[in-house]
Amino acid sequence: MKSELTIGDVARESGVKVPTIRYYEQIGLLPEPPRTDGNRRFYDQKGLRRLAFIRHARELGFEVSAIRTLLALQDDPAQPCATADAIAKARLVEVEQRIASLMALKAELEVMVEECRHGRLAECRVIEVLADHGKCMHDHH
Amino acid sequence: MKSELTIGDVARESGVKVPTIRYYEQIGLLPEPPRTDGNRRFYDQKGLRRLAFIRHARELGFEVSAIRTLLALQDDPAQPCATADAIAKARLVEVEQRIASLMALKAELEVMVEECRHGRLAECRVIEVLADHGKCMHDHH
DNA sequence: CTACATCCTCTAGCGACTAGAGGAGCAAGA
DNA sequence: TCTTGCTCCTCTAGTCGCTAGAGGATGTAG
Repeated sequence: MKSELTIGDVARESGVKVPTIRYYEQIGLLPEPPRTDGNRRFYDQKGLRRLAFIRHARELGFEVSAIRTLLALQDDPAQPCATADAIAKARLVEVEQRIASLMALKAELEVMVEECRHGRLAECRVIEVLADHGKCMHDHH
Repeated sequence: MKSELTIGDVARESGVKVPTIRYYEQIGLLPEPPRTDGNRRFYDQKGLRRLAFIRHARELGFEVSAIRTLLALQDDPAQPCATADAIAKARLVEVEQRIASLMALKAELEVMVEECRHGRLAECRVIEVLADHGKCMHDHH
């Protein structure tokens, strides 16, 4: 396990692209790492773990501002986890809503695609349904 | 049914905000409408329908470039609808993938929230799971 | 006639990156 | 040693789909 990781190394190991890592540093999500004589950033395992944390949270759809809060909580573990819990719960509600609306949407797209019998556009359901919301089966949006 | 609609009228009737309508015009999604003597845009039922089409398509998650294509097809109904069909199908695939990943994510968030027993952050699952992707039950992302 | 709502244009900002220019550093092979 | 080619650096600007605000003109109701 190398102890001096280049930005490319942490990019590979974390799955976050190099410019994105620099961007995270710029917006203060990652601390400025030390540099080599040749002015190159280098990271240790702690830096890598922090980046992995950020990546995972982004994958879960947490916004950068929420991640900022989570990171602050992580840095100060004397606090009760109610805040972290609240953030996760809020995100869970969002996800559930998004799933529900995507399911309705999926049904609508399926109807559209199903009914398009490769005829002429004049009777194409895709265009028709898009043109007239009233033709939707679902009143979700 | 009024035949001369102001931008505010079409905004109300279509549910698209006024600045957004002007934005759509700017990017060429809507044609430049005629103006009154006082330099105000006015629309007819056709303009309103086109806007409703765009709104519905955006709600279904179609990108502006896809809508551009759909509108072009709509304007020239002599074409086969295979293209419109393909666009809708591609969007359907995207939606299905997004649903699958959100479901996995929901499960993960539920585990996090469930296991957080309002203790101290030191053993908070929210932080812990985010910090270590290996603790996830699902290998979806 | 006076408020006040609505309209106009224009520029700039949002989030979360991504792309590209232009240059320096570094490691490996000929 | 030289050169090739990869990675790194900083910086600015672009992406998408809007949204906000400034500063001013026009239209309408009381």
